[in-house]
Amino acid sequence: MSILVELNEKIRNAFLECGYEVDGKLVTLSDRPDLSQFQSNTAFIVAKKNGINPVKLSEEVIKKLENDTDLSKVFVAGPGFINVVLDNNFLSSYIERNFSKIDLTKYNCDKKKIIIDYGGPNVAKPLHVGHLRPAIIGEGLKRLSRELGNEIIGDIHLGDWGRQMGLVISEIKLRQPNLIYFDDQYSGEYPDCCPVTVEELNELYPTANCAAKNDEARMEEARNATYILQNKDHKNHRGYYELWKQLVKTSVSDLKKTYEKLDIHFDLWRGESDCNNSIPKLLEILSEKNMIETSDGATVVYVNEEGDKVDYPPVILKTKNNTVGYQTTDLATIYERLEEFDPDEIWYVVDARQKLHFDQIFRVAYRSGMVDESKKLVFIGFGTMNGTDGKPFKTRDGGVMRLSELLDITENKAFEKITNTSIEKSEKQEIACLVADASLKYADAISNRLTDYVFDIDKFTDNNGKTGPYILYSQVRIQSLLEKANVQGIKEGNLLAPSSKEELNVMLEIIKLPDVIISAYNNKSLLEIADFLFYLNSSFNNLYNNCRILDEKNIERRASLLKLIRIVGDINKKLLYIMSVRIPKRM
RNA sequence: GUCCUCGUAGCAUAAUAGGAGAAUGCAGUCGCCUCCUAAGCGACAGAUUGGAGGUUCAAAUCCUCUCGGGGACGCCA
Repeated sequence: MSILVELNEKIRNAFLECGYEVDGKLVTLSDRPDLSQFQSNTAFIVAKKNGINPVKLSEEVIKKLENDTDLSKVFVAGPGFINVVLDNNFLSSYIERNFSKIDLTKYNCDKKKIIIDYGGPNVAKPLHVGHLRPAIIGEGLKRLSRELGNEIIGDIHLGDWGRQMGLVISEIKLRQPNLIYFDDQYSGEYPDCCPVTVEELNELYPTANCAAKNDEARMEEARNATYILQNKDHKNHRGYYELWKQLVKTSVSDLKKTYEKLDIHFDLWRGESDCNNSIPKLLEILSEKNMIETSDGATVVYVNEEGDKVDYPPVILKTKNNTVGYQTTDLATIYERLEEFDPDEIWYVVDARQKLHFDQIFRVAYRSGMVDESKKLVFIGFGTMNGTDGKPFKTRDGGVMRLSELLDITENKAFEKITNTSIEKSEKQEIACLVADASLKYADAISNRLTDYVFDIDKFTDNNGKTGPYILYSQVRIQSLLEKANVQGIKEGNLLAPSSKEELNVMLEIIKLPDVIISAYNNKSLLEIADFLFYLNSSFNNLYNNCRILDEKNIERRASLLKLIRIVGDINKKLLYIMSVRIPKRM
């Protein structure tokens, strides 16, 4: 149970004893830590409602809390704030009871089945810097939800079925027209190897896209190739599909390498193409509801609803070329996910600019009855990572920066900063890899999810402040202390009441954990977790600098301090795991 | 043009139902290693919360207007 919830009950009962029924969030962390630890502003609300003096009411209420031994001080300040300070013995035993083992599942009483759709890389394009955010946020939210006891399935949802594939295929046809895939008379087996390397593949799409934009004939060719691909069973062009399979295979093996390096793991590697068989069913459902119309040769669904301030563009199920785009595949994917998994919620971690698209899709999904009103489709938008010029981060020559290149740059920077001379070069390399990873992930998490942020490598890899390296260093210090204690045979013992303000501050940070976790989960934001990690470790570093832990003369106190920092270490491990940040043994 | 989103110290962010000196980190200035990793800790300084009205005992937060950044708006994804 969270400390705020417990205090909430105390305040609620005190008001009740005075004859006032109050509800909701009655207690918050104090805005004035110099005065108290927690505060309640409830008297203002009650006083206003009943036309009484808030100071008098507060004074009456705190009388009911006078004999509560969990609290050392309860007093009224200013216009009627109720200030609360915990009893030190209560505090340490509270931590002993609730945080000796870190188990987050107990904070979530409404466990759900969730599908989280994140990543969404396009198989025709290499992973670029823009793919970093959805990977970090999605993986973090997935792990957070899972730690809270939900059943959550992460799906990468590859972009593998739209016109980008038609562009690539027609570009290959142009360059290598004699490939067996383009021989519609061919009836034998196709080779199990890809005619292009991943490097070539990464170059094909930008070239083809650029060319087709300036050449309507080539664009038409690409649309045609898309149509053939998508209708693989009806045409004598199975070679297109076979070629496509090879392209996807090549791309996916490359994607896996980069995601692996980031310690990001998808449960499902499905793509837009996987729902192809459900598209007729989707059309049937929408048709039964009389939702389908024709407009300029395209098959569409109008999504405007009464009271709309904006005129929504329609959802285009089929273009006049009879191809399907991501609106159709996203809808068919919802259908398949419900059929196969029956989740309570589906989360979409996607670029904030996709909001309109998902608004449209969700409307169709609910209105058609395909998704029951009780289920939640959730749009989790994010801003982009920009360069210092405010535009999406680019390479020095202005091109799109590959994600792998960004990782290399950050790793080199992290390597330079390792000053510990006792570490060998090969270990240094491993540490740099982890520190770089932490730098990027922490920097992403600490930025507001919805706004854009600037890639600033010096800031991200800084040793001080709200950065990955700072948190890692603190944890490495804790690990080192625990290791030394182990070697010296020092065991942890019962948690004693804090004997210094440094110790007290660490304890006051620890008890915030449940509220931070719940809030992060509700807001679907890693920011609160990253922020909390900073304050927790800052309080630990403060303690570390001011109190000798292993040299503490009082044996019981030493054992207590050891337990306290072990708990901080355990919390660090858990939260860093949620952020998919790995911890080096030393730095 | 319509809609979405964001404007908080030089920069980056916070403020969990409207509440007490608007918090924190970088960067700046100044201190701290005979001692568990100084990749650390402490202190100082820095803000008409874009602007103008309004509601309230109380506004960064709510309402109206206004200025500015970013974004979306039918056959790309």
